[in-house]
Amino acid sequence: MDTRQGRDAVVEFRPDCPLCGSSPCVFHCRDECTEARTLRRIVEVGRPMVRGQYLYHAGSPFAALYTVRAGTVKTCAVTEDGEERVIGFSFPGDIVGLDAIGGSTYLTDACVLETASVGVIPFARLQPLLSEVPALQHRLLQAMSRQIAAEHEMRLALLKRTAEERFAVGLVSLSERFAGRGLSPTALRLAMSQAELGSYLGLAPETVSRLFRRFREQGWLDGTGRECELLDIGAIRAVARRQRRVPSGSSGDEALRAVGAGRSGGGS
Amino acid sequence: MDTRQGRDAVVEFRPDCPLCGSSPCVFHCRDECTEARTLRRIVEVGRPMVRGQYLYHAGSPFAALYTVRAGTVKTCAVTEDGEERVIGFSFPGDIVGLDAIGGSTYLTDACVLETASVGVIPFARLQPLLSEVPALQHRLLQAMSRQIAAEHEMRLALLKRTAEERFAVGLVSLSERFAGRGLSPTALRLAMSQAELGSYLGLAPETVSRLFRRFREQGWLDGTGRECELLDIGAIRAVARRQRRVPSGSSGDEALRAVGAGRSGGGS
DNA sequence: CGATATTTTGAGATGAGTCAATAGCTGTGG
DNA sequence: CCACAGCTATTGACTCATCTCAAAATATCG
Repeated sequence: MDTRQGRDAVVEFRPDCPLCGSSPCVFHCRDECTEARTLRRIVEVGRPMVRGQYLYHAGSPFAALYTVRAGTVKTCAVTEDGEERVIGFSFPGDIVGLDAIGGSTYLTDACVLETASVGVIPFARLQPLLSEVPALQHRLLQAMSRQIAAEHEMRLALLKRTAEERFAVGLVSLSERFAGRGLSPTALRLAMSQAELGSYLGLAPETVSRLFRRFREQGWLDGTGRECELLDIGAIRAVARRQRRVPSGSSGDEALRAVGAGRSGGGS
Repeated sequence: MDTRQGRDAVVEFRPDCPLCGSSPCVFHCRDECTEARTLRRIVEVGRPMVRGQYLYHAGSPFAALYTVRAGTVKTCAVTEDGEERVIGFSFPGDIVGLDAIGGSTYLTDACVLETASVGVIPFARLQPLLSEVPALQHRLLQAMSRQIAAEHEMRLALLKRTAEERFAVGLVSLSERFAGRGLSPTALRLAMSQAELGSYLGLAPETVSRLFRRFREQGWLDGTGRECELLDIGAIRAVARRQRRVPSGSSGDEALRAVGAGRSGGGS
């Protein structure tokens, strides 16, 4: 359904944010706040994009930011040797393209993973509004800052950790992002393949598969990727935090070693 | 030297940017542009800070951004198990604390590695100026965007690569950052220990030491950390890009093995 | 000139990548 | 409705790069 009604009208009035289609968007506000009203003047929402379509490609001139209103988008880069590396996943409420503001071109590809509704924010039009509407400026700054912080956290989590820990970090991260959007933090519907998740986490696809199995055997989750239910998120979180202190007692126990922790209850 | 002259005056007029003490600062401009003049009203430069002093700690309330005018600052976090993980290094011209804007507290520690001159930008005072002076706002957005981009690039570089590649990436990155500040891209004076560099790159200190030796044996660099001269930055860059060029000539099994798989020992 | 921190070097264990082959899905078209 | 193709996931075997532990050597600092 094409929602366009004119040059910029674009969006119907709905209780949820017309800019992002969901609640936790940077630009969201429950009421008709100034920044949303302002922004709505320039955001354009096109028809849904389907899996495999690109919002933009690396190298193409930077023109707009994008809000994900529905669906899933991945950003990725292709290395010299032709491998694709996933840089991040974007869910409803996320802004895509923030890393391009500082330059003249996009630095990554942005590719739809799961049928997505996307809002286009022409940056040239956004910029003057930022000065006029301080609240809008503040929102953008916050969004960017938070992305930097998230980036730091992710790097910390991924660097120098075991595959198991990275995987746990990935699951927890996804769970929390879903939760922040009002979705279930335990019943994950993942739009990405195991290979893509692995690429994001720096793991070989085979390793991801093995980890799914291991975690399943531990009773920590059920399903296998696509549909994934986190049964003991406390345990997973504990692994992610590397809090696997071996319960004192007979150390060297085979079973404990297999578990890698011997955790069971929710984490502290 | 205390450069304070009053509540906010703070800085002498010098050809180089009084805000950052060097050229490539986001807020720098060669002439007396509006944004610098504006910013100068609120930036406070204190006396130099020495190694080990902290600009801020993780958890303390966010109040200001910092510009590094001289010296080196590292940002780091301490994991639950007490290990310190280096998140980044900041050199003259860099802004520190951008990841805290989105929250109410700092998320990392910021610690002086090498006697540093630091400018304090109270965020509450900066914010209104951003709307008044669009150019200033633009600079800040660019700085943040670039940081996100750099973060992405670093993650790409570090994730799923060999220790050798990570190390090379680290060296190249440092070299380029120095070069961007008008310093020699080959004669590196590193303020961080091998352990810190390793922490940043996700490598064990021992591994860093071994890599220094390996690279030295290759004739790619000289020195050992602290003072480090890059002799063949092309080769290092090639390793960083995973493009290790085959030494033309004997394309025998040795060479191929070295190219395709791990290192052997000898080389060009 | 001691005391502490950093760096070097060695030896050994192992986690995770790679290769390879199988099994399971998903969508398409006959 | 079934067969097929292509993709995704699973599983096993093997290898090796890197971590860990341990100890010596060197540098740095007061």
